[in-house]
Amino acid sequence: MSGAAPDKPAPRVVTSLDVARLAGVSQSAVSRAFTPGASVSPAMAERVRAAAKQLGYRPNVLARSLITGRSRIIGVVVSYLDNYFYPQALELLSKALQEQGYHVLMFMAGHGHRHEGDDIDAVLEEILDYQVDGVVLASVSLSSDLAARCQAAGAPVVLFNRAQDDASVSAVTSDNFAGGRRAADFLAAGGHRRIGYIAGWESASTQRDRERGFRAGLAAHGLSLFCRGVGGYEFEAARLATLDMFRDRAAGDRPDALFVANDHMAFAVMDALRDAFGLETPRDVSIVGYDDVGPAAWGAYALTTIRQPADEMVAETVRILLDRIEDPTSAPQRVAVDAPLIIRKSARIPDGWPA
Amino acid sequence: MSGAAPDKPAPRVVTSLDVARLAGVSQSAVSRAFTPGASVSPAMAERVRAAAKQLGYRPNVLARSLITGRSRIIGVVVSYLDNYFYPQALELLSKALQEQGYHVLMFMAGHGHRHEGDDIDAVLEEILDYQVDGVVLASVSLSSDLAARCQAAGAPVVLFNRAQDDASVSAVTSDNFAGGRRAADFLAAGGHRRIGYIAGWESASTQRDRERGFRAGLAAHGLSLFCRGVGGYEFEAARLATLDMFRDRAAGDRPDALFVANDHMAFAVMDALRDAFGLETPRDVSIVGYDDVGPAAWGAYALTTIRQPADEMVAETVRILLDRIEDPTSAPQRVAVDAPLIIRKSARIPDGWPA
DNA sequence: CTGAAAGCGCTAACAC
DNA sequence: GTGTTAGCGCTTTCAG
Repeated sequence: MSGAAPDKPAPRVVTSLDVARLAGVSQSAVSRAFTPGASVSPAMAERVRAAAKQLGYRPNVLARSLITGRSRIIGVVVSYLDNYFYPQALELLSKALQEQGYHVLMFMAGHGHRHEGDDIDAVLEEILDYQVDGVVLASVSLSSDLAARCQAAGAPVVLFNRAQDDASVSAVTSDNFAGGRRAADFLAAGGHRRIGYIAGWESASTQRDRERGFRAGLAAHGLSLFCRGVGGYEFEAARLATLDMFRDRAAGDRPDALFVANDHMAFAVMDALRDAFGLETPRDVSIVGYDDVGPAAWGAYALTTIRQPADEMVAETVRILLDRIEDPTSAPQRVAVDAPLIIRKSARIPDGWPA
Repeated sequence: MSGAAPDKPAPRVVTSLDVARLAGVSQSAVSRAFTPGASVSPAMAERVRAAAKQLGYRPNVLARSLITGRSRIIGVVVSYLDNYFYPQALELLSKALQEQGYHVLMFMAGHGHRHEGDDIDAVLEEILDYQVDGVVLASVSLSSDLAARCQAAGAPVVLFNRAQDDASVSAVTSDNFAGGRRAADFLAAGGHRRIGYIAGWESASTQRDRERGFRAGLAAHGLSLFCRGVGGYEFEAARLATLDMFRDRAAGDRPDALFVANDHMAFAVMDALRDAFGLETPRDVSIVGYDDVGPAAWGAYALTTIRQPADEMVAETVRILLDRIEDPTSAPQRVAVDAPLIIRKSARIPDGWPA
């Protein structure tokens, strides 16, 4: 109520010492009152909390990290937020981690596969600078000495949706081989005989495993790949690959079914087929995708696809991560969750399916 | 080469003191060598960097934050990663911030508008605990006392894609009023006379402004809203609203055009129209959306829409944020970037457009 | 330009 | 159960 001009309140932070003084207790008491499961009497705890509330005090997580050695930060590196599998995974991951009292520090690895190797090095260093308690690499591989560096820094790593030969690093994927095989079974059972494949990024383990599984499935039905294009997991490249594939062939020599290595590309394929050649699914061509992202269920595509259960994959990721944070000596784990076939309308349904 | 069993190397971190000792200099020297623009002789800098490299030393960002008072962390809260405008914005934001030496700490606010208010309180406290240098709230409003708390904590806030009367907080949006008006102009010029609207979440400023602009535009052409449904910015709700809207009317009394408050809902509307009523765009109904997310450009939808330029919005957000971090006394800013009409195929194109 | 000393806000022994 | 003391890894006065 004084007429004095209000000075800028000097945004000084409220420290635990301030609270201690107000409550007339020691600084440690304050610390204990904010540490779950510490030795404090209910009376003391109450007294401290009251003073803290009055001052608007909250512990400084960074200062705490400095002494405890755990930041409760998980570094997450992602690269393709335009493939809708990743936003979904990111959302689930962030939520699950939040529930465990951890938070996600985001790092975008540069787009484009070409520079992935260079990129991830620099990005990983930055991550480590934040003393993260763990790292999840979504759709990114890493050199084994980098993995070692993380280990040395005390940060367990888990690869999400990418496998790697190096058994010293944890990885969670869907069962890409089984998924690919499942697609082949479905297409073969549907009576298709000229079955093509649109590949993802050739260096990705997901691409390799899906294709191997698919080919194995075809072989089991006495078939082999009729044709193959490469979309590199990118929309535009997939569109182009489709154009090439169908333009190069006489109408009677075109594939009657296509397995596309992920949904994101499958949409491009369906668009290209319809817009450039007037071909509809499943009337003219059957299409099966991989992922089951949101738009796959939208009416305009109604894409039959192999589902990667993002929720299960995230749950496994979190489980592995927290395991290894609590017990750094625990062994790396690799899990591949089951990838079921989701039948919609883009592929002909075999008579009497399931057999 | 010794036969001794390798002890577990005790993941002790390399500190600046270790580097100092190896280089035979003081700890301050090490600090200066890693501080851009500090007073160090080139010789000293080189010497320190060599020692650091040898030891694999990197400064501990958290320890640095404790003393400098700046964490170089920006807290970002998002809630709807299934509306593809947000993943895109998040990707751009994260990249832009990374380039400026900042990093994004992600917070998911619970889904569902109902609890938004409760949620954001708790989430914001957590954010502040990390001593973030700034906060961006994507599609989330906040009470003015919360805004004050952030201010007091020295963390400037910017609202992304949400405006608020409280002028003490910065906000960046697209020009939703002008955008809505633009949609009306296009539809009216296209000769439509029974023009409906599918609303977003009623409490959102974006919803209100888009609708006001749209109504103003219709009025300018001597028209008024023919009918109105509410989709709450959600896919399923939009589908239901569309079903209701068209089922309730005789075929001759149905709208001949619809402005849908965002693309995400527009896809649901188009699906419902086609699948439930056999109605095609633009033959039977014209549809205009808002956002211009990825799938709007996909062949199956080819959605005519009002584009929210995510890149510009993010650039403004970063600019405002960094301005206010560097000069906390600078005034809050509100910017609305222009939202152009993107013409594709879902709405009839007026003869001789642009007029 | 460089070093010594102090301390950011907090928790972890250790006594009591 | 509570207070005292030391110190996490770093930057920053302040002398020289």
